[in-house]
Amino acid sequence: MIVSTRGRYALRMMTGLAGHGGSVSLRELAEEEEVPFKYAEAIARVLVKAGFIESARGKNGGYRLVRPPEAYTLAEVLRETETSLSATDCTGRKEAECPRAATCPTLPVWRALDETVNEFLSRYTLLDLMPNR
Amino acid sequence: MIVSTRGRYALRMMTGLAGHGGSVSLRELAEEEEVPFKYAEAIARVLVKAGFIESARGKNGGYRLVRPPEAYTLAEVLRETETSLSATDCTGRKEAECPRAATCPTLPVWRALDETVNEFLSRYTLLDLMPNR
DNA sequence: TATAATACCTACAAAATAAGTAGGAAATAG
DNA sequence: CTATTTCCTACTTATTTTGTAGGTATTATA
Repeated sequence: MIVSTRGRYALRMMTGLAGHGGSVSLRELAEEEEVPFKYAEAIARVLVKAGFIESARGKNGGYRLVRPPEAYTLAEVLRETETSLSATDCTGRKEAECPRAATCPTLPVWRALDETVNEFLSRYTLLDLMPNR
Repeated sequence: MIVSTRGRYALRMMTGLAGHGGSVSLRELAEEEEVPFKYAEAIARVLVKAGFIESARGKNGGYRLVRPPEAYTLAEVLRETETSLSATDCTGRKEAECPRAATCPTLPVWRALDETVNEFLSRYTLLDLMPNR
């Protein structure tokens, strides 16, 4: 599977933020988007580190989207939130490990598949995931 | 990840069979292709059931490919050997479970991604995975 | 017909990954 | 000062994938 629960939660949280104009508390956002609060915290942290969202601490704090929703591709969001977006371990986490790599006739196919998926996911933005349009 | 160890083993086993002209014992094939023997047994069974390979029992028995290698697409082999070839659970194993499905704005994207991957994997055959060509 | 080699089958075990939780520390508006 | 909020570390649980054990059924051939 390419896109797991975690990545889909991330996308939901970001489109959720896009729906609100300004700052939203995670408590509220997680509730709205039906993402387990504590899991949402972990995901939010990643999104902040990636520079996708900004946070304000303390009372009346919360998160907000940095860019307009059409300026985030699914590819870039998922690259940060998924463990790996590669089609196989051969081109992902275990790329370095495989002793067959040098001569493997299948490896170029996986690379091309990765490229195909990446192009696909780069053609969609958060705006495409917003309801009512 | 789309293609796991299991699916890759299956492809290796089939190209291995294609390399030999006739019947090969699993012991030999598994050794050549560096697939754990007992795991190879399980995979072979699936390939037989799918009609991709044929078996002969008893002494001097073994497996052989039914069609010429160019007549198997990666898509059809992987559909039988991978748990799911879908991009997400939303379009795979848990498709029926999701209460959001009817209105989910993201679902069409996952369906289109599945289609893209399927088309890609349908453009390659076992012949493309054979060494020395 | 006995034997050795082989495919076939069921059930289990181990390893890896993904999903989710607990419990607090640090910051900030009011 | 207090309530609310983000931030952080560590842990637990669930699920999936990978692999193994131990045998039964079949068949060529000596």
